[in-house]
Amino acid sequence: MTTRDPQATALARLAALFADETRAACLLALLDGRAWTASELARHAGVAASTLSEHLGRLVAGGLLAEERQGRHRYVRLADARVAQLVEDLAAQVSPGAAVRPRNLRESSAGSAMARGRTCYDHLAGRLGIAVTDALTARGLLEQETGFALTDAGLAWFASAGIGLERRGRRPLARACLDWTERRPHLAGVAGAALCRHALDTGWCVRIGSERAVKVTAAGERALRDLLGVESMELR
DNA sequence: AGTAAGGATGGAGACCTCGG
DNA sequence: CCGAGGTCTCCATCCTTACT
Repeated sequence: MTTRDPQATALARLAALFADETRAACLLALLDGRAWTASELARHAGVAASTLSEHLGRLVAGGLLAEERQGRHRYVRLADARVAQLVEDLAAQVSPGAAVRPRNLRESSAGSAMARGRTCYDHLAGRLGIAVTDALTARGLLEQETGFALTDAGLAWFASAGIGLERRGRRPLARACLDWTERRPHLAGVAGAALCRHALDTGWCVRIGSERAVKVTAAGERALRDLLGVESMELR
């Protein structure tokens, strides 16, 4: 009888949670940062509600999801930003070229909308996220050379733009998150989340349907051009 | 809307047999 | 002895049904 490495056992159990298409579909859906009901996720994953209930139980028990019950509804969301980062990092390992090809025009349109702009848990991603990250860097507001960090000018810019940077726990102020469509890092962390929240609250961008895709509004194009010098063509 | 129980199904691994 | 192929068993996943 050989003794097992506890760390290997824990890693295998964590990996097993990801190693199911239904659970993976749920985790990817929950990357939008919102709380979903069990029935919404069941429809999304294409399985029966009872089947999804079992999967949710495992994901909650495994610490990947947090649940909240309201009346007869069971809302679930990703447990925290670290789980979101893990899911996004794993998704980034899947080459876009190896991804399933769109089966029809609708899927193709949805895919291009996601590539154009989307939320990645609680921050902006896709070409929109990259354009904002590049603009912040070009203006000396974000430092990428030594790992993502806001410069003093960057802190001042967020303050002047009225975007509050509330530190919670040990979450870094700025962090790089690998973008799975652009294959480049975009801004995440407290600053990335605050910027995304501000963009949605002020109507710079709006969500498209029930997916994670977001669309920059005319007001958003003006704001991004005036504040960061982002040209609208960079967002298309 | 959500959960629990029970049964069906399919994949993976273990085991066995047989031929070269 | 070794590899191929067949069979069996276990387990994860899914569904239907009944129930809260």
